[in-house]
Amino acid sequence: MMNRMKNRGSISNPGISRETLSIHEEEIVLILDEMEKGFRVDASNLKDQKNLYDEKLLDLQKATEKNLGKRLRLNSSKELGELLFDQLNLPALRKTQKYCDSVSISVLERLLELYGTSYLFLGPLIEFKRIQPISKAIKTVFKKLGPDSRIHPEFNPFGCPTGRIYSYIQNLPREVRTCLIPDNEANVFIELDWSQQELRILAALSGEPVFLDCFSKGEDLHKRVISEMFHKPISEVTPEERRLGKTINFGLLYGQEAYGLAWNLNIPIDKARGLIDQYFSALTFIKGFKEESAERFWKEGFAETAFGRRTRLNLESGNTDKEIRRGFNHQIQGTGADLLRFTLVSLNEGLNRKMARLKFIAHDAVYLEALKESAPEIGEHAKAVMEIDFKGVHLPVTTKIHPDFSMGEAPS
DNA sequence: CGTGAATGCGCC
DNA sequence: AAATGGCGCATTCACG
Repeated sequence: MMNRMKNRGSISNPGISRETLSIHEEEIVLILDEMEKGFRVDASNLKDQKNLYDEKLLDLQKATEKNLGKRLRLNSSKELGELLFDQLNLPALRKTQKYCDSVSISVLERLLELYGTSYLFLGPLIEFKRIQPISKAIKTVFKKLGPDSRIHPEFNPFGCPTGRIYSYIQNLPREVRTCLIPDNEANVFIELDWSQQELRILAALSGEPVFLDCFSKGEDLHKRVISEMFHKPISEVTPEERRLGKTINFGLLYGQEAYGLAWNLNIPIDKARGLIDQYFSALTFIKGFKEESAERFWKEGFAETAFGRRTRLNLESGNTDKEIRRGFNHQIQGTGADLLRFTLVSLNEGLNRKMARLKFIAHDAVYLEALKESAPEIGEHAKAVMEIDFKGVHLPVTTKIHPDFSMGEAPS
């Protein structure tokens, strides 16, 4: 334990507000330690799954190469790029960060849409790229299996400037998480999830009346936004329109602009521009908050969460747009991270560890492990702790009880 | 052969 | 010129 405390070190990011964080710093470290006990793994299930996926992958590779008429190293972005853009002369739709032609799944999907009938190998290739990460993730789990047959997350509380706490277990594909199971047969996992945490934080920080009204009435935010943009009743918002609303709402959190929205929705950039205009015309406080934030960043040189966690912004040189986006996101994502930290401490104090154990965290979710019989009651208790008002905005929590770690929602 | 950059995927 | 925030991991590739 002492070793661990030492290894954690102290706050390494000079931009972080020490006053705020030091309140719970040591307790957080102890809680993370506890959670690093990690998960028991259903290894035989995992092995079976891997075999199935590997079989599929082999077939898909064969199908790809058969349709292509030659061998291909599906893993090599370089080789794939040369094939698509040099040999087959397909259009390069996106650049990578280093200005190469991207061959990511999203690019391949567009190519499939455009040229799928002439290039049959695209289908199995995409499928391959989809499935391969699952097999890889399983391999990683096996690699990380300790002598105790468990996998242990390694939480780094100070790694990320926004304050988020990361672990590789957070990004295991859902299919793999099914094989992470409670410590014994009598136990279950309790998942506690803030719904739309970041959008609610944005509502509070911006004071946007549409958001506030929507949340207080318990309406669907994505539909409501469309209703405001297109001046139509919520009941007439189509599912496709709702998806559009969702895309814009989440893009907003990351500072997405017309170019990105156009790519996401597969629409012309003018149209994306129009949609963003409509969005900000309907949600003037959001627009104001964005503008006010940027001005403040320029003046102060840092962005700050609602609880004072700071990140410095480099606005003297380089990509200042990116820095402004980062700052804007920091306010929201970082505030969410603060809330999770506070919650963690409260839960830890309130839980009877004999009955329930803090098991895992994932940014806007907390997982407990408890006896099956006591799970509903413990879930209620934890929900009450987490369900707070933030600057007058209620943060509702959904509770789910699982026999394994395959939590999460179906994509909607 | 190890290392680090670059890419692309996973999750929130 | 870039164009969506945060991270961890595996793989490829260039280099010493």
